Amino acid sequence: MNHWLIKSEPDVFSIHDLAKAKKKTTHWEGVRNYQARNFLRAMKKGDLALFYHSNAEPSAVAGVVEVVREAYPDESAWDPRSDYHDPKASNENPIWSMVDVRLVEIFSRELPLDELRGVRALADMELLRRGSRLSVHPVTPAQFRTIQSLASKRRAARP
DNA sequence: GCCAACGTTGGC
DNA sequence: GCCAACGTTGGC
Repeated sequence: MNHWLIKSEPDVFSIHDLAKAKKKTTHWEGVRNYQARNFLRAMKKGDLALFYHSNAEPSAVAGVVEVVREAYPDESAWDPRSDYHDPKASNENPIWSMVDVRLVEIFSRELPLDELRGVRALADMELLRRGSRLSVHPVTPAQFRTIQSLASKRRAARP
């Protein structure tokens, strides 16, 4: 099983919106970057992903979701009314993909970026790389476990 | 709102 | 294929 991190701006779609969705499941539509799309296509049913709130106060990892449907065409790409419309995409040539994800867990406390930056075990995380913008990317099993255990603990005192 | 760091586009 | 101009992401 692989582990991932997916970003969403909570003003657009938050983990709480996901909790309110039918079957706590949503189409992860709107990815319009080839590298991120290729990671979506590599996702397998049962993979787990961290749900990250970007452009938020504060930006933070908010919980965990599970891939429940593997990549299929993102039809918002050829819908002219969609915010994610791409004139180059069509039914015959979808270009963009999406997966379905279902809520697994909302962390009892969010893990803000500045806290994650202080964790040695996460030093190599793509999310923490300077200038990182990739909205879908893999995380290692060790990084995933570290995040989960941080979320279940109180914030450690600063040394 | 600013701006650094990218990714994309298009002229050549 | 190069690269300048432009657009976007996302932290701050």
